[in-house]
Amino acid sequence: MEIIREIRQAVGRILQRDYAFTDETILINATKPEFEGDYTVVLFSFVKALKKKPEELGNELGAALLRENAALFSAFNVIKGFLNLTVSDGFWLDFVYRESDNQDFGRSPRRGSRVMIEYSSPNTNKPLHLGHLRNNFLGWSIAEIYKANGYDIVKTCIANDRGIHICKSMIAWQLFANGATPESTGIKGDHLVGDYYVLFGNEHKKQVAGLVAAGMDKDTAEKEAPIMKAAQQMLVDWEAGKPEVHALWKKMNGWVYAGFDETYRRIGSDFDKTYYESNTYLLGKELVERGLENGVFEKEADGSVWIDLTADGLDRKIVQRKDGTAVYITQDIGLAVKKYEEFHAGLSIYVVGDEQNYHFKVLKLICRKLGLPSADGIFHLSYGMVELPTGRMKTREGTVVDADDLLDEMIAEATRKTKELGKTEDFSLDELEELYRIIGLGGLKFFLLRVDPKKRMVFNPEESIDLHGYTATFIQYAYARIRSILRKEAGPAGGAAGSPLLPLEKALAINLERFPAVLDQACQEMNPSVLAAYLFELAKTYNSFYAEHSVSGAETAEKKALRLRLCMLTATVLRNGMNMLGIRVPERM
RNA sequence: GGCCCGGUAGCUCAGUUGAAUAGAGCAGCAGCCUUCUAAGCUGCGGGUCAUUGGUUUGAAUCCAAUCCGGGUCACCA
Repeated sequence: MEIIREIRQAVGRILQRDYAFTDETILINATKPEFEGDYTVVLFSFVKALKKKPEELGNELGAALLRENAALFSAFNVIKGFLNLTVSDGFWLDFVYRESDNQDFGRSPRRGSRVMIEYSSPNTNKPLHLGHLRNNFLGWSIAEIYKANGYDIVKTCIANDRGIHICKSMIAWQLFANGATPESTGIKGDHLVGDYYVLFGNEHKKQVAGLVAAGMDKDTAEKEAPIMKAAQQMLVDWEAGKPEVHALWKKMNGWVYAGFDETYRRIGSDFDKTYYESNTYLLGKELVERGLENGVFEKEADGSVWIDLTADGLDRKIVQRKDGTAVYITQDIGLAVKKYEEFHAGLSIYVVGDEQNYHFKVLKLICRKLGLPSADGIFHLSYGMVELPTGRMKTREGTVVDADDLLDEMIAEATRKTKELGKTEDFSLDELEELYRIIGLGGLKFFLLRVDPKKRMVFNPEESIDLHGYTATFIQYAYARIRSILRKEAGPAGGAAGSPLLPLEKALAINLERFPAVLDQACQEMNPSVLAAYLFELAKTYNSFYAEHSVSGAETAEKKALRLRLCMLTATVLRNGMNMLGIRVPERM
């Protein structure tokens, strides 16, 4: 059992027996470094109820704990309202000797509960950018964290492969491309299609300016611009199944998927199942029909279909256009049903940016009103946008940070730094390529995952991502140093001695022991940054230990055995923990 | 304007189910490679926790008001 829970139970037992106090909230913290002890019981919360002085209660409680748990505690002291407990060396030694060979330390057994997680959700009209990277890394990592906690995971991706935005690139390609293809231009397919999406925007703007100059008001001009009319017509034609429109659509989407696949392979993103909006929107439209029949939705005179959510504090929301075509939320209703029918997951996580908070609120409410069994399991994991120092990335201003470019830059930076340090002369070319990728990609992933997902974050493209300090490189380096020691040393010999533990040996053991609790917290909060912070803390503690104490040259055989075991367990936790962030660790660097 | 989210060191971020003197990293300064990898270690400086008031033995954390920033309220996705 985890030490904090063990302490909490021991304290709870005594409080209940000696003071008839049964409150569940016993606060236990790690003892601050400036005080003596390992864990601290905060007494304030129950001194009032017990009508005792904190000092008195602390001393009584401390004495009872020591008397009744002689194997667990070795000392205590009371300062103000804080009872500081020192956990005996025996506990930490038992822990290290028990777990040091356990490659699965921290992983929970399977619990037979299925969770779906949807992430990435690209549009097939432009390449992936920095925001998609945060999304992909988050989704992939949360899936791994759930797996470590014993859940069965189904990773899905919804390709937003149809809709007016897709038609815009298609129209622009028809008008301006002269048949250009990825092959004929040498441009990666998703980038090529993205270029025509941008071209559509430029041409549209030009046409609007012309109409406004001719006296039309701006709003009307935006709708009436010929290129916009053409895109709208194309969407109607697409939904009507017009063959040449579908042929073009398939061709261009094919280019985009080939480009995405390349990027996904590079960043290690994968999915158990990819859904396509082009397959789910029809089910959505069926559900709209059904909702009309039982009065959940209402039809306007012009044919558009709405839901009135004003009674729930929201607005009226359109679910189908007057021309009968589906809107964004139509397909999401269909998708929710499809996912549930296929996998019956109790929890279905959607990793989607916080700009869509309202959308998911509405989606869940609509699903409830339609009486869909999938409704309650819908959970929007709302993450903050990645911003530049100047604010949001904007396509129009050309400030979007492209995923492929950024990956190239990170790997180039890792290459430059590695060469500068000159420690890899004996690496083969393949090993070098591998190392550059591990460091470059790891650096980017850690940078994006170390921040609380819910919060907005700033990325400064002027400064390359750091490879020092609170970074993946720091943790990878600690791992490589451990592996270097373990390569040179045979397995740990010697018995369970090693006491008394030196402060840094104990600090390392304390940190290692927290790993399962950290995984549990990261899972419950759906927050990889909890894990990232922990791994950094652990690596930092290890580096201090490493600088202070020799493993190979330990004073006694027992000490050497203990330190080797600490090294083994630290390596396991760093490797497994980093892997759950989607980051690999090198044997040498 | 309605609703939602945020404001902590020069910068990027932890800490927000109330608890000891508010923590990291970067940047800055000073040390440390005859010893398992210096992508490291050790130390120093740096704070009106947006502001004001309130609740409490105790507030960055809870409440109220104000200021500032962002998102959203599309027949875009």
